[in-house]
Amino acid sequence: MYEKYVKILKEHTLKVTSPRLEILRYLDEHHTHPNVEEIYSSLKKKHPSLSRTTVYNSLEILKKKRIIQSLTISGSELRYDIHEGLHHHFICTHCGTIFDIAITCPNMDRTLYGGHRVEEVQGYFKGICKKCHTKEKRRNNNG
Amino acid sequence: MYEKYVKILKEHTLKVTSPRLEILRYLDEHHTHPNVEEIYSSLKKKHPSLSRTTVYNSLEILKKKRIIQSLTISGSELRYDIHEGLHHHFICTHCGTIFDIAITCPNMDRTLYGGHRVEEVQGYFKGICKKCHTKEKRRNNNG
DNA sequence: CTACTAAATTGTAATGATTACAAATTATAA
DNA sequence: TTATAATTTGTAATCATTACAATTTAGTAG
Repeated sequence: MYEKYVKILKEHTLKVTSPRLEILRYLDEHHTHPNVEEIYSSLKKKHPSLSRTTVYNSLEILKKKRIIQSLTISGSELRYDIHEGLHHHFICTHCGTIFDIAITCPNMDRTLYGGHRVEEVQGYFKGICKKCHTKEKRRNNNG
Repeated sequence: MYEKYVKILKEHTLKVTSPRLEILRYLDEHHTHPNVEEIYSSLKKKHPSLSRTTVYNSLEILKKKRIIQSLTISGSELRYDIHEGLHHHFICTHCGTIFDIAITCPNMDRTLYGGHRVEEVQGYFKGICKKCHTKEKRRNNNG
């Protein structure tokens, strides 16, 4: 069940602990770009002893090892994502949903720009998603 | 002195107030992508009655009118920028400096993606700037 | 120029995400 | 099995931002 995540942790010389395994699994199974609170409250159900601080700590170290990435797209809270292949993100400023954007981009793989060392490249698209936009139109027509 | 900013406000049907003029001027003269605190404490010197809340409110409305934009690049605070021509941004995770990135990008002008309405496109590059990187190397050599 | 009104400004109090920190626990290696 | 450094935990800060009510003011109509 967890061998996959044990392997990832060991490959990165991280101690194998229950919170780390659970968090990795959660992110692997939920590609919803959850925030800390969502991860915490979901895992807390099965592991009542889990501490919110541990979730913060674990995410931090997983990020440092580049196993996951954090998105600053929302502006009010970090959202987390298992790191698998570069892609861009869209956030709906109405409902908060974030989803992956599959467009090619010539600047995605940059590791250098004008002598500066680039470690992360993030493309954010912000706007109103189809669903919210449709609802909005319907409301206007009926009102 | 402020005619330029008065004009901008009037063109967007915004009331012309001292805080708005000062904030616009500040952003026009400081392309450093400041956060709220920097703007506030700088303007507070000349206008002691200025309230931090007013800075938040004014930035909000200027953003809504698309006169300025907010950057979520840092992850802990919003950074502000006069909106003039699309460009990407680099942030040094070591010293916090943000600067403009002048690269062309085919996805910058998108207003639609898969039925979703795109209102902002932001390209963020995160890493270590040249200056910090050089300092780091020097420290390692001497230590 | 004056008076009116909606909008903007102000200050304080709350909120929410994140970090600091110290004590208890635990994964790993000897 | 033991030692120990790392991790986890809970609580208490901190920091950016928002809520809100009272005061002031910009713009407009008379």
